[in-house]
Amino acid sequence: MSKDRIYRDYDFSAVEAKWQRVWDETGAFSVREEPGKPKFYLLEMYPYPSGRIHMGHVRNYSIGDVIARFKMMRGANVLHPIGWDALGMPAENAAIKHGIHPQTWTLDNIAHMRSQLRRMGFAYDWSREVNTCLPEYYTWNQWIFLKLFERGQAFRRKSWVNWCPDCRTVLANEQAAGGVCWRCSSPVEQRRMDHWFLKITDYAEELLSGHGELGKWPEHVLLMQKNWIGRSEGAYVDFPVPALDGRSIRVFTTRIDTIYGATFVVLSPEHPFSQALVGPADAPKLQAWVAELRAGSRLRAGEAETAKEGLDTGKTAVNPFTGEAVPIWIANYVLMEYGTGAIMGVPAHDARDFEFATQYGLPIPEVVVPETPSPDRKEDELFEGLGRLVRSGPFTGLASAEAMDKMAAHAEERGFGEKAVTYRLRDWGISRQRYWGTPIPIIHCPDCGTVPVPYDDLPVRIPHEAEFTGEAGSPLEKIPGFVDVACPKCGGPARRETDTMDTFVDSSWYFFRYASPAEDKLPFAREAAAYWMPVDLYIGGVEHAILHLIYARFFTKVLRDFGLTDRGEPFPHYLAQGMVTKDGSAMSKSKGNVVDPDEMIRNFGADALRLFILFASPPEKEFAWNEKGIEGCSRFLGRVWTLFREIEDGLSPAGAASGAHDPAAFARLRKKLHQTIRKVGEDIEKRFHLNTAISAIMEFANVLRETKDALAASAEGRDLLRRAVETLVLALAPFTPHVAEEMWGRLGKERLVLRAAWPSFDPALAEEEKATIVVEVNGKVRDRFETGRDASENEIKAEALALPRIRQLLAGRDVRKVVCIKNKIVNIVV
RNA sequence: GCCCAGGUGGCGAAAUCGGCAUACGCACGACACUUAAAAUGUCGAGGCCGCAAGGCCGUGCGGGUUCGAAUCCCGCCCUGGGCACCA
Repeated sequence: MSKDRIYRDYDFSAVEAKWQRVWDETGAFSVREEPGKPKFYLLEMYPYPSGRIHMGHVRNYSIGDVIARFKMMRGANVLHPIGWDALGMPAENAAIKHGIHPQTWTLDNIAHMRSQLRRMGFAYDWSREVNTCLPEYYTWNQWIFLKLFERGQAFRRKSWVNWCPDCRTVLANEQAAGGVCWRCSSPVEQRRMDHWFLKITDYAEELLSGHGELGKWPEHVLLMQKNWIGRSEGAYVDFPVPALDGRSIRVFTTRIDTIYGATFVVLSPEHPFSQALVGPADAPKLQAWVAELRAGSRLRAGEAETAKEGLDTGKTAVNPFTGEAVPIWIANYVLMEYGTGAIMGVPAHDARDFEFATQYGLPIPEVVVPETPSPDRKEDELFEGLGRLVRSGPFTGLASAEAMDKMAAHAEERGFGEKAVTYRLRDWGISRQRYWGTPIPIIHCPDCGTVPVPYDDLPVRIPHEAEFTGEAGSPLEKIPGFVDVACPKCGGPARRETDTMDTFVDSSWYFFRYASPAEDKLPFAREAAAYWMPVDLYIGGVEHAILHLIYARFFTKVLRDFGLTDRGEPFPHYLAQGMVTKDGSAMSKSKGNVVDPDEMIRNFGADALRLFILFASPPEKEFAWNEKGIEGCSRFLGRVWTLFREIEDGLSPAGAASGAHDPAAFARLRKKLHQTIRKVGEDIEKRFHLNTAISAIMEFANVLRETKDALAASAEGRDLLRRAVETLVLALAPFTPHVAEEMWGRLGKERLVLRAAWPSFDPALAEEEKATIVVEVNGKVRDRFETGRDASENEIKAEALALPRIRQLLAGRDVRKVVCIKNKIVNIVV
């Protein structure tokens, strides 16, 4: 039999299945609270059960799995759970299209995806699996909702909301950012309807200040949240309107210091005063304008700003600082949904007002000048910076910052204004007009009004029998058995709320549920959460920066205020994982560039797939799929296996170790061994740079292969070889757990490799005993030499100057300066 | 337009604190094994000039600081992402 046949005996399908079975049967990843043992809660964003896992999941979960297994080997009590974000529209769309019940569709998908995840060998505690579409889970959505309702933090209001015509439901602001639906990218419309909101704005300030605790989040994610929350400090000022019997237009401004330059007031077309202020001739025009704005005025990403258009009402308002009457305009550039829906126009110091005033010939008086005026600045030029006040009555001469304080105080004293902070963040609209979501536990009674479902009546179950036609309206409305109920208060006939909750409600607290998934008195057990929370490391895609990641922070604060937890922040450490792309764009069905993980597992095995997806780029960066790459990783595992078997065979004849080994090879391998343990551990734990950790393991395997033949002859050499092989297996264990278990077993170990301790290294043995000194002349590398480590600067200088090549180069030139850095470099300047 | 991240061989990438640029891998080439191919193994390889020794150039572009810059500073270009009338 030829040599390569002997060693080509690794059947990854069989081996992987075998160890998955062992882990499963022994409940290898089930954990309990163990006070006294350091805990580590590692979480990856749970998947939506769309049918099959995709490469994004494989990447996300492979990164997490390496860290989970590494932490286990380091002795931590690791909670690493998984579950299903199982409510949502695709299930309902499948029902409309293929006539499958959403529940059947969802549960089938989960069963399939669960088996896919098992085949990847991920170290999950399956006993804690959470499934949000089961009443055992969503009843707690309802419980939390009722608590919020009691506190006035869940409320119903008729308002303009974002409507996605394609999804036929309302969207929260976060889900309609840029004027398009987050799910299907259709332009959203504005509709006026009854809608349930959660009062996230109560927490606006804390969501912002909490960023102080999120030092281990990527900067840009915090920035996105900060921009989304959009805090701005300023003041309200009232401009009385004689034509409205002295009622006032309240404006919000961040630049009250420029108010002496306010030469007009602008209302949003939707402002409540707009109707009253336009003459009968212009009234229809205004109405048409409003309708147009509502149909689709929101800018879509990439589109230019719409041209400014204004309408002079002919009425005036009084600037309370100057006492002068200024014209009131209505214009399309003023948003009703921010501030008060009205602004003061200060054209000299605001680019938008400047543009508007120029267009309509309004005066542009300058009231703030730069502290250090540049010589080429013209008087009528726009100046938006802070400066010093001119032509501002008693405030003339003040610096902007000081003027803002004094002027706001002045307005407050006189009763026509006050300091104010506004936020861009809006309350979270959670009503969805769809079937496959958590029913909002409310009953509408003609006599008692809006009545909460009593806690004892929870859960309000999603009725199984429903018709999925795709027609307008929620399927729930057409189910009499669901809609018609008795009022819990008066017992009279009443109507059940048919809106269901946004599925982002589910994901806002699922990480608490994992701590005690079977708890049936509360959403989760306080003690279990106190032990496990917070999540020590959260990993997932950055597309949720202002969606899930802000809602989850909000819910955590709410649950804290309910007294269920002490934690205010759920995820002190968030690792934003990069996208998976192929041929330059994100993998998607519509692009037709999807790579199926199942096929890769079949062809190369889960270990090779895991290794490749981690090796090709660091976690936070984009990962470009490349067919050849996985072949390379598969080959590497083949080489490791061959190497392992060769050493195993070489070590087996017991009495053969009577000769001598090569001391150079011995030193080289021993040093590499200690260096590898150090590097792999640091790369995983400190930087999450799994790609460089893997390359270090590859280097180690290469050195092992190169030195093994020179070591097998002596007992000492064989000890080192054995130690090296064990280290190789331990280092691979977090990355390629199946092949590692297989080799570990063959090394005669009785416990699983995942129970083995991460190896330790000797820092002294990891140090290079020699240093290569680079010799530069005028900054150019000319020669190099080896010397003992930590040779003094004088020693290396002398040695460098004595090198024949250097002496030749320096002949006839004056040495002006010699820079020596220990263990590194000698630079000779001539 | 504003904000953020990035730009290094043919490709994915590395260089962790200002000190050998291109580790590790892919693709490529030569060789060995083979009747042959595949697989596997060994060796090579930034570009240009040169038989070679060696020299010059080189981390998007231009400048600067420094004995020394992929790394720090200034300006610009390009790519990706976010926000986009937020008063």
